[in-house]
Amino acid sequence: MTGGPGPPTLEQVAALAGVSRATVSRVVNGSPKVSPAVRAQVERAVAKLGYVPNRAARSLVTRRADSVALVVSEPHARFFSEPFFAGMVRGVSAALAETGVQLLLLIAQDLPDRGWLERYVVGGHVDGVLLASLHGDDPLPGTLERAGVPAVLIGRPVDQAAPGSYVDADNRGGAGKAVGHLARRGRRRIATITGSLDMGVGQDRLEGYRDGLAAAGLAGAGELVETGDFTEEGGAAAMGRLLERPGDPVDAVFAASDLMAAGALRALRAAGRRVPEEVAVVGFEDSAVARYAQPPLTTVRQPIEEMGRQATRLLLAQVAGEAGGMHLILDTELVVRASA
Amino acid sequence: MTGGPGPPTLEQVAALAGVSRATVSRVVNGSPKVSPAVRAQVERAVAKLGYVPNRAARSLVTRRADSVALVVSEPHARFFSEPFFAGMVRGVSAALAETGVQLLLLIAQDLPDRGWLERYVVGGHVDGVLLASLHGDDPLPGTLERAGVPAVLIGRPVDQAAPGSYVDADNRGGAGKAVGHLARRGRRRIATITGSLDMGVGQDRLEGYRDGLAAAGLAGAGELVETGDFTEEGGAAAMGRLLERPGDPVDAVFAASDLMAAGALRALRAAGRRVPEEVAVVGFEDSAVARYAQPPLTTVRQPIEEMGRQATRLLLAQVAGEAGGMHLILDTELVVRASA
DNA sequence: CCGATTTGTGAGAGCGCTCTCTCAGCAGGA
DNA sequence: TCCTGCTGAGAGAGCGCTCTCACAAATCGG
Repeated sequence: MTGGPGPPTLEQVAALAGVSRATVSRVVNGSPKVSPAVRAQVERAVAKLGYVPNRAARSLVTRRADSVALVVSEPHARFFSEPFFAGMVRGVSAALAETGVQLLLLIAQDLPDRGWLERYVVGGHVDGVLLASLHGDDPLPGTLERAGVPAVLIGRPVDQAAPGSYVDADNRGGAGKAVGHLARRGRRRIATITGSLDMGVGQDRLEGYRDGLAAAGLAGAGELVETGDFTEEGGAAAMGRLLERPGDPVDAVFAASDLMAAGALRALRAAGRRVPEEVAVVGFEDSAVARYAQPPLTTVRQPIEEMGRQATRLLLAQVAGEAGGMHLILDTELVVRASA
Repeated sequence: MTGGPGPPTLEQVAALAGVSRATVSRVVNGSPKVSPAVRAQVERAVAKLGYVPNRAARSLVTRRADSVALVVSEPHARFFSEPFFAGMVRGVSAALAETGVQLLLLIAQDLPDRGWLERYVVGGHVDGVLLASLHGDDPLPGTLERAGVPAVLIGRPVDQAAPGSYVDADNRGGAGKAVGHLARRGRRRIATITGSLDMGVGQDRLEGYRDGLAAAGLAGAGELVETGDFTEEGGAAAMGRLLERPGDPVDAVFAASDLMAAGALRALRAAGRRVPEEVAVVGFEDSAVARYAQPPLTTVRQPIEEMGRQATRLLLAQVAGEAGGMHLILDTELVVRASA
């Protein structure tokens, strides 16, 4: 509108306000070393021109990108279901909104190659990285750690001794709650369908199951554990194996994900077992699947959005120079519906 | 590693390869005017140093941001369910991956204020904008259009005469298919539960319903239309109203979303009506809800991921200077399950 | 075999910003 | 009156890159 073509520059603001570029820069960045009169003058010019600082130019000299990457590791992304993804993004976005930091979304699968991300990120194109990957042996966290790039995992790494920060739901506690609920309802032959055991989530939910059994005094009763893979198919198959087991029939199942619980429901229906009368079923996550399953699933809700938010806070703190290595575990909540 | 601290620069690559900055730049940007020998030389140096161009510096001079924004307009986001969101993001990301363009995710709700986005975007900080907003009277498309910022809508605007490009599913055709399917199964009292009629999707699916009835020769039979709002509650309420209607009972329902179909299922169950024996139900979207509903929903699948991909292609073409104003309608597919 | 291209490469400016350094202006102590 | 100390503002360099322009070397018709 005023001056040359394209968006207004610092230079133009300076000219309009009758001061130097440096002074405008000081005002824009909130430096205290500007007299009130000049500050007001500059602010008027900024408003009049609709000036917005050029991010690229600023980044170039400050060597900050003012943006963080959210790296989603496909194909593992399918393990955390779509609502998980959406909720997480929402939380991250909300936390970033307050700061001026931008969210860059990187789907690992779509990246040019392994190493690209690493080079990209280490090359200073983002200030920090959120890793939404539950995958166990992913070398990326280690690489980032070594390169000194701030990073926060959403979902703990398999190797708990690994350095670096993470945010996770209290998977173990949540699983314990689920089993406790089943025990309180009088169930005695409580089985579990685990997730992939090469992931932190899978391990923790299994541990929680054992905790729950122990707390209910049911620990001695022989292990009713079948391994799934977080998918519906896997859940159905595992449920099938549980049904074929000799001895007293299972009267409750804790599945480590809603999807597997849905699979279990299907297998139970196929076998003619009534839910919850004959077999109670509990899932984990409180996704859409849980709400619309028939019967609706009792499940453990994890605060996905809050996880995204907290991970972002942790990351920004690290970017600002605060210490890393934080482990934040968020509470889960049992949501009781018809299936148990 | 080599040279100063921080990531390697063009300068360092040039020094290592024994050429000028300009030549390295040419190689990096794939200019044909470089001899093979020199090119190889430079490429070796790039590889050795692990050089990645500094985006900020490049943007500064080219005046391209090499990034596009995906603006998701909350609270309307809840209308397109979470799987919709995830699928769309995946498609967009996949299409961008081939180019070097970055994806910036902006949740409208989280933005500082109205006008910020406008200034930000018009200020040249992104090359284009994808608008995933089905909301009718959003002024943003118009603003962008006027500012000459490339933009593509995902989901057509209410005002079909509005300028600008969009990508959408063939909502009308899909709805027609759904109704045709019901008619072919011998249903004669086919009702519909519409979505919000102030959105393109809602309108189109209602039109498609009417098309379907007309094609089946059922058009004269009085309108069995109830208005919903894309939510499960709305679907259940609308189904309730349909059940209370005097005259012959409804023997089929086409709901304009899976969520509303799930609500209808609930209302039917509550009323003791068997699905599909007494009342057949068809949804729209093929979301997780459809797969896990009881009975599993027959529904119309829309190629969400493909929509994201195509919208991105359109946007990039526009950014490259090709004409806008394209309207791309993608085919839908009837997915037959147990509910109809 | 010489001027007129064509082709590959380098020199250098400058994108919009931040930040250091310098300096003008003024107050206060000797 | 001069020096010192401080504060607010400007001059100018330079971040890493692209791109125009100039230019040397290779190519070629007459």
